[in-house]
Amino acid sequence: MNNDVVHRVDCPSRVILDQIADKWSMLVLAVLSEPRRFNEIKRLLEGITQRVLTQTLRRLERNGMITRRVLPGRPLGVEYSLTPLGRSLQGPFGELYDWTVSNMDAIQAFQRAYDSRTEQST
Amino acid sequence: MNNDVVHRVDCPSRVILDQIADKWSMLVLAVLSEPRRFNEIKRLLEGITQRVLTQTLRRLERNGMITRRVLPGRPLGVEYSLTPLGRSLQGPFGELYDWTVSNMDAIQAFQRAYDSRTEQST
DNA sequence: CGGGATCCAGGATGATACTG
DNA sequence: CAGTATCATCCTGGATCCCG
Repeated sequence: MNNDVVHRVDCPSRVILDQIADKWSMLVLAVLSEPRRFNEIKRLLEGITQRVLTQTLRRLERNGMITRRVLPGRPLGVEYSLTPLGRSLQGPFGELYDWTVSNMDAIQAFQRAYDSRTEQST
Repeated sequence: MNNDVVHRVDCPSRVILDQIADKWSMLVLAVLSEPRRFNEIKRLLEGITQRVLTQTLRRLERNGMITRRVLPGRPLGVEYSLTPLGRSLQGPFGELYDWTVSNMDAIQAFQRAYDSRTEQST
C-alpha cells in the first residue's frame, strides 16, 4: 500500500474501497462463484434480508462486478453471475478470507485477553 | 474461498471479517506501517473524527492488530504500532488495495454507464 | 496531547405488506 | 419469484465540552 496517497480523501481508491470492502459484498461475491438466483443467494447467506441483498446486488451490478439476467418464463426468475471484473476480485478476497481463517483463533484469544483485562468485576 | 462454509452465520470468519473489513480499519492499518501518535494518524486520515478514530483503534487493539503505548513525559503522548498479527494483514490488504487501484477506472466507467442507463431524463 | 461523556440527527436495518 | 414501498427503530457518526 502506498501510504502517501491512500489516506487522501480525494483518492478514488478510498471511494472504491468503500464500495467493495463490506461484509455482504464479499459474501455475495463468494457465493456467486457460480451463477445463482435471488432467493438462492438469500438462502445461502443466512441472516441477510431481501432488502439488504437487493441493495448489495444493485451496488455490485453498478460497479460492474456482477450481471443481472432475467430468466424467460413464469414465474419470474433472475440470475446473477460474476463478470470478469467480479471474478478478478476473488483472488484478493480469497487472500483476505484465508488470512481470516488462519488467524481466527489468535484474534479470538486476543479478544478474550483484552476483555478480561478490561471488564470490571462485580 | 470455501463457499460451503463462508456464508454460515455461525462461521467465526464472518465475525472476524466484520471486524476488519471496514474502511477505516484498513486505512489505519495502512498508515501504521510505522508507529504513529494519535493526532498524527488523525491528521493523515483526512475526514476521520477523533471519536471514530478512537473506536477504530480500540477495536484493532482488542483484535490484537495494534499495540497502544503511553509515552512517558508531558504533555501526554500515545504511540500506536502494528503487532506481528497486524503486520501480517498488510499482505492481503495490499492485494486488495492494488486490485482497487488497477481497476478503479474500469469500475468508474461501469458506474457512469449504469447511472446513465438508470437515471430518468428531465 | 489524547482521549471520555453527552447530545443529537440522519442513514442503515428489520419487519411487514403489496405487486408484476 | 423477485423485488418495491412504507414505517419504526436502532445505531453510527458528527459536534461539543471537559479532563488529566
